[in-house]
Amino acid sequence: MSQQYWLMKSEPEAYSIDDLKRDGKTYWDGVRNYQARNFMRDQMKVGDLVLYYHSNAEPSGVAGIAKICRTGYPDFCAWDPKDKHYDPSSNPAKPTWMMVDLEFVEKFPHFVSLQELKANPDLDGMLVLKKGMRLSVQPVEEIHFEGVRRLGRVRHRD
DNA sequence: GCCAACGTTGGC
DNA sequence: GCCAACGTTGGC
Repeated sequence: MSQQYWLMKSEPEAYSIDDLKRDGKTYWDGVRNYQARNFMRDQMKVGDLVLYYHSNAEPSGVAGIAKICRTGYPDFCAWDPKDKHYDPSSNPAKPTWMMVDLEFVEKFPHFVSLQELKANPDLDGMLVLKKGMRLSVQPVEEIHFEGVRRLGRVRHRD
């Protein structure tokens, strides 16, 4: 399969792009939505590029780029009763939830806010801009990925 | 903090 | 299988 593109959301207070930059890589635990899980389990490939989206932030928007460095495997955090995302229905023999590993690629010199995404006609139809779209892991079309990257790499003068 | 839009749960 | 109640997400 050719290069694929994704958008993954994280609340920066929980884990921001700066945290990923510091760590270099991380495992993407805590996804508890079947559609999002299926993308991680069935479709993500090593090398796929990811728009790193800060949600519930001021402002929300795309902060940079990461890439997939390990394909889907069981989210072992679901088995830990002390974990915030503990799910007793999941266990090592029959894991309900999956995760992938992400590697830091770049932090944009220019943070691309949601407002800016919405204002750019090239990005019309992007899933993340759809009303009521809450999926934390979603596919992105190549043309949209490139459009966002272009915006992020431009240094704006204020 | 509010609340609209979703997804999940559970009674029937 | 329906659907009301509930919990969560996430923009504002």
